[in-house]
Amino acid sequence: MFAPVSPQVSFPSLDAKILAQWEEQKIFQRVAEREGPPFVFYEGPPTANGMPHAGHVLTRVMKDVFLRYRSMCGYRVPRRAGWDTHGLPVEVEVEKELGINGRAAIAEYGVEAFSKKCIDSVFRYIGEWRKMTNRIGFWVDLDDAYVTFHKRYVESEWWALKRLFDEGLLYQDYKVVWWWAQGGTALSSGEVGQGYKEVDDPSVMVRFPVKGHEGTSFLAWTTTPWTLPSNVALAVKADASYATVKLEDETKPGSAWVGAEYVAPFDYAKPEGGPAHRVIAAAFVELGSGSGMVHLAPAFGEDDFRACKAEGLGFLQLVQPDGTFPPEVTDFAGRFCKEADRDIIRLLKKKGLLFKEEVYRHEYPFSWRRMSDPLIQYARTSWFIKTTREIHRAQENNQAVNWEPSHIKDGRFGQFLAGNVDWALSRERFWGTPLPIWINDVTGKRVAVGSAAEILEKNPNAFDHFHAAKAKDPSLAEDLMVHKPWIDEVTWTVPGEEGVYRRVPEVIDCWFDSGCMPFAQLGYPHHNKEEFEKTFPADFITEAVDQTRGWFYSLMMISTLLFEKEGYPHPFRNCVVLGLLTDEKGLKYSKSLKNYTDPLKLMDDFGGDAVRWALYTNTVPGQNTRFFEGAVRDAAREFLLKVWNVYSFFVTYANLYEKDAPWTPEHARPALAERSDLDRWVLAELDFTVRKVREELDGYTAHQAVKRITSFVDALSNWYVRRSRSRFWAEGDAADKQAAFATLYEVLVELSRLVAPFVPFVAEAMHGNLCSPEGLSRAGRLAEATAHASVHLAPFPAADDARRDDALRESVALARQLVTAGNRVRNEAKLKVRQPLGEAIVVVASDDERAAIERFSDAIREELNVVSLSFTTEPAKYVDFQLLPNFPKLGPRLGKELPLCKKLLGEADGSKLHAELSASGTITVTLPSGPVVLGPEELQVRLQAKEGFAAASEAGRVVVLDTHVTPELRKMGLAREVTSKIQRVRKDRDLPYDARIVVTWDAEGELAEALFEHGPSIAAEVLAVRFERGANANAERSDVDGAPLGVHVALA
RNA sequence: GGGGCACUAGCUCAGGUGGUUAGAGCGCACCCCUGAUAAGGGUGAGGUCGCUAGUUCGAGUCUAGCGUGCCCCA
Repeated sequence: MFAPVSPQVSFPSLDAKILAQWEEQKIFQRVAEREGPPFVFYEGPPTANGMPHAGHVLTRVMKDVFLRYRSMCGYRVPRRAGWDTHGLPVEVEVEKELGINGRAAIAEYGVEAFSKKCIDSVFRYIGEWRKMTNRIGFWVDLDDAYVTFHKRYVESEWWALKRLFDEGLLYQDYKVVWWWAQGGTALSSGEVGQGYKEVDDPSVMVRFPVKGHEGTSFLAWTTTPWTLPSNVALAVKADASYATVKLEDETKPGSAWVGAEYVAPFDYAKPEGGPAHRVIAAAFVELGSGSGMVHLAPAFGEDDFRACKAEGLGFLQLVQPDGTFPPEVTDFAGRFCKEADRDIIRLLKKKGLLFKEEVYRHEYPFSWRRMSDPLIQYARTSWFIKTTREIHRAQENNQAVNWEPSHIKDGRFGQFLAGNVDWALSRERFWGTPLPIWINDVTGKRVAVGSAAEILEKNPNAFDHFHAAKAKDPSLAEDLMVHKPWIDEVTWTVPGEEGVYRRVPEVIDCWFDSGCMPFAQLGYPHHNKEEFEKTFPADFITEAVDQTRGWFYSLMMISTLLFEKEGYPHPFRNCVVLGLLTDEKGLKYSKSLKNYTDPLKLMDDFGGDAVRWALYTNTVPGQNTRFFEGAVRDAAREFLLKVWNVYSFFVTYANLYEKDAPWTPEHARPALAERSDLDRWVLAELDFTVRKVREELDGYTAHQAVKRITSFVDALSNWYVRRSRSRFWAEGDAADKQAAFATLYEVLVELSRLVAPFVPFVAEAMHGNLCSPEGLSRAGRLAEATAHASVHLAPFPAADDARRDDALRESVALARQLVTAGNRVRNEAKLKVRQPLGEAIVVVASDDERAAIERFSDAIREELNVVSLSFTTEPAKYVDFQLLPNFPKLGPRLGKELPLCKKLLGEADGSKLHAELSASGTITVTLPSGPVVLGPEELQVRLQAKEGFAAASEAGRVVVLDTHVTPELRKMGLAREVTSKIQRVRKDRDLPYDARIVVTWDAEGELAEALFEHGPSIAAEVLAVRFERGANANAERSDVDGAPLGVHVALA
């Protein structure tokens, strides 16, 4: 027999049991090791230096559902975890922990010790991540995770960087960054965003005398007077009008001034590398504020830098990295740039160059780690990847990717590629992949290296410093060999060449790390060449939308640059872009706001499956979703419990099949053709659902698949089980009972497999009980039993043409619509379902519908509690007909005359038209252009119940109820009332389902008549072995519609 | 400032290729069932589909503009 299943279930404790079972039986390993065609998945590496939240849970369960699905479909699905370990966020965490700030402080603390601290920090929350990952049922191999700081991984990146370098794609140039002068470091945009505050800055309008136009000056506006000594150019908007006032009253377009030269306000030094002090045109010039002319200092502004570079102008940077003016700025040498603003203005005034001065209140960024330190925009030399050279290839590659949602391709991602700028790769930091470029300190010759082995060829003693350190401290990780500070000790000389090769000081952007994972996770090309070729490109990746410019970009860009011979797309074919999870107000989850519930708490309260199902049902790719506890609670209640109830119902009655003989899978299963319509219907619905779910999952739209499953479960529970209930304890028709058990069993087994990728715990629990190895082997299906130790090793349900029956599905849908309409009639007429009625009359528009309905006449009669169901021959008596054009058909044919046609049909006597249509097959409408003959397929018939009948219409069908209650019907109603009362007594006394009873009743008149007449059926219904009239002192007294009744129930 | 996405019932959300009665769940109201029972079910109310123009015989759906919100970037 099946293990008993209680309808009261605790999903969280179920999870625990299943997790233990998986662990014990090594189910994940068995799934992972199965043979089959590969389905390649790449895990986007998270950083485990913070607590995971529901957003991380979402990406994990979305990965899991497609991977489990593919496994069940027979693919071999590698599931390797990964960790992103480098980067500024890690360094900042450590700085906070150590209570230090800035580069100097880190150098003082010691780069070696600092790097070690970074490693510790990266894995600080790895325990929480593991726990969350395991708890939610995300199967991924955490023990064999790739880690971006590992030596092998770094060497793969070096290989990639060397290739880029050798192809001329890696170059050095200036980049304007937000610079924290006091800390000696650039800040990331995230950090800059945290440090804005409102301040008053001077705002000055400065005169720039025009060369060759005596007495004329350009006026330009700036809020950073300290950048004026470094002025290189002025920018105009080419198509705006510029006025020359006082002397000449004329206007010229900005373009007319382009090329004009002027005298810069200061001449401490000359810009280098090109001409300067002339007017150029730039698109970013705005007319909203200032004079329409913009002062450009390329050393201190991103736009300035780009515009001047594009014009081939020179460069001048008269502020030192520590924020002070250099000696050549004689008036202000050694002073902090921003603090000199006032004196600069004073000097301008003295020179007669100040036109106007104001105070400007705006938001300005400061160092979030010391809010008194203003940031400045500052050009630093940086290493770049020349992505712009190959961007067309990336764009072509992008076109071949299947994005879900599709608008990402030409929207967010496509637009981003279109506006591509070269990738600023280097970081002046400590904890990152070192840039593998060495420069000869005499000749300036540059060399990139692709591995540690390559270095050793140049200098066998290159890593001696590291080995010495390791000898002193054996705990030193081998991986740190390729990191700062040791890598900076690596030098070499080349025979016959003067000078020593020393590494550049920079490390690289950690996005480059994660973007290399397709090959770096395998150590390619130094290791695993074959394995790499087998797992490239990925079939599927998914992350949240914030990765568009992050991981998705770095993956694609790097792959495009390195693997130019590979056919597009690569390195991923399908990419599901998830929306962000937000709180109830629509705000992004954030650590600082603490606006989310710990996902582990939700799992502990409602179970992993509830969290998973809530995420599948409530999120759509690309769309932000408000996610809160309520959704999880609903998922448990609305879906999981419904499934569980059906399952529990089945198991309960299977175990009560016959006295001491439960129903088991060994029982004979009637052939499909021998089963009832109802059985074949539910199997047809299942088949339909299976087809659709496969389609949706193949197309990476899990949210649609989930809808299909939800509506199937609803149909199963609300129609199949409800309509079939009594078949499961029937005693008469053994064949039908067998069919019912066989059908529900088959449905539940397949359902458990169908939902397994989504709700792996509940699925496993159901499947384990329904298809237990013991049960299967007793049923003579030993092979299956061994293979299916887990639902996740079982095959995903497949379409079955034998079960398919769309006509049957339509019929039942029709019958259910009629029941809905009939229920509405009863509701409106205040006629309880308990009171039988004589007749339901159905009006339909076609004979096909009539046949379809007659097939389910029994069900409809029972649901509506009517004695007979009939089809009227005089529809006009009950309904009005209305004819409407069939718009999709007639639209193209009639065009502009369609509204008139609709109007004429509406004004005509619909019932007459309908009669004509039924008789002759056509009707004729006279339009201005002439008479038009319309056939049935060009028209739609609408029925409306006439006033005065208990009737309701539903989707073009009308149900009329005969509300006359005859004495006979009334007695039937009374009998049902009594049945209901006796059932209640059974329930109140908590009698077992199959307990037989003896009923003694006491009533007079009409009620007594009813009980004599319907006694046998009541007795059968309530499992009474005797149902007799008689007085009993202990009888329960009540009244039925005014008549007194005494009922006594005793165990037989 | 640039790019992207969204705006549909009180709430959370669905609504291929335009087709004239716009759907679901929750919540709410009324009711039923009592052999899935600390469950289950029925019916109903509730929407000028953000606004304004346009294209079209016909627009929630296409186009343009505007508004609001969010995300990414500056």
